[in-house]
Amino acid sequence: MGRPPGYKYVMHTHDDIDAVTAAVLTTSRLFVAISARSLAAMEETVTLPQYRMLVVLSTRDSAKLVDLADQLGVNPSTATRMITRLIKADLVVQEVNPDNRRERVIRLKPAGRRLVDDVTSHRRAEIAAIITRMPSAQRGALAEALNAFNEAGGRTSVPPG
Amino acid sequence: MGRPPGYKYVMHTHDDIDAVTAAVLTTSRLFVAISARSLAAMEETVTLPQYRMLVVLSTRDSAKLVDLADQLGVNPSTATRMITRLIKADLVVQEVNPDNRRERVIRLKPAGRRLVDDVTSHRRAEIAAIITRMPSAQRGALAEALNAFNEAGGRTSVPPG
DNA sequence: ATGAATCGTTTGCATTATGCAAACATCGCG
DNA sequence: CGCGATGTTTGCATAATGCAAACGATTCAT
Repeated sequence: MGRPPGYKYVMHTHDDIDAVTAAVLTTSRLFVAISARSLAAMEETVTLPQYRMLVVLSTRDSAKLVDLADQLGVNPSTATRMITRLIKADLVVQEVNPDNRRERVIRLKPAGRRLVDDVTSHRRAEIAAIITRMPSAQRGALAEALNAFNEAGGRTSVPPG
Repeated sequence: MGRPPGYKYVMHTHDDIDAVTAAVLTTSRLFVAISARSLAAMEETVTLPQYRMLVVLSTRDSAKLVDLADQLGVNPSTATRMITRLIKADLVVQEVNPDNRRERVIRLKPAGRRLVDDVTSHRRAEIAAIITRMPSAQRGALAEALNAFNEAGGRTSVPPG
């Protein structure tokens, strides 16, 4: 049967997708392990859900409760009570928005920001350590390929350093 | 201080590591988002911790409770009660190990395995979709680079044959 | 401007997840 | 047999979670 000229190329592409998907899934699991280790450092200070709340807060200067709940994918009532505990732990503050007194605006306190920074830098160090163990010739290729992947996945690629 | 001949090379390497680390961190966040979407499909059937338990079980033919707790990083008592609920949901079975009657061996039931498979294939499809959107020239490079990364991150010390 | 829909948060209630410590059951060994 | 180690469960306390209802503040029509 006369195959189209692109036959081999198409097959090759399909194999590529399978191979890359497998590699990506493995990487995904590796990230989970890295996260777990990074988090172990602070598990005594806050719980994991509380930490995730702090992370969301760290990416916004301030936020109202509904938005936080939305970002975390939890019910507003859950967010309310988590914030209550984080206030008690002195990691965040909550104040009424004077422009719209329905809203309560939540903000990280210094201790909260410090905690997030600590975990992030721990994770960053761990990733950097892995990269250091990679053949240096691969590093540029990894950055380039991941940026393409991130782009295709609907995220901004590398932020300006 | 007289700089060693390798100065520029070393600096370049350092920049590489920073750039790659940033890209990896972004990818890590992307994976979290992908996971969240994949999980949304089954949130009505089991809770997230329960799902993670099923995943651990899916990688072993059978397991005793302590091992499961260990893999999940939770207390054995927590694992006990989670298994109790999964049994009630008909997703796993538990039986006494005749060789060592202290141990209770837990195993996935078909419904449990099906659930894990569904979520996994959903995630795999989502990753494949992203890869399809990537420039095809990048795919091979991504697989190669990720394999190197996984290798470097997989085991900190002893690489198996 | 006043009553009604709407937005944003909280509370009540029930269930699950979690850790710690103590109890309990089984095994292996001297 | 008795004792330490291994493996699981239970009691207790707290956190996380969703849903539904209550509540407060705003906005919008009429």
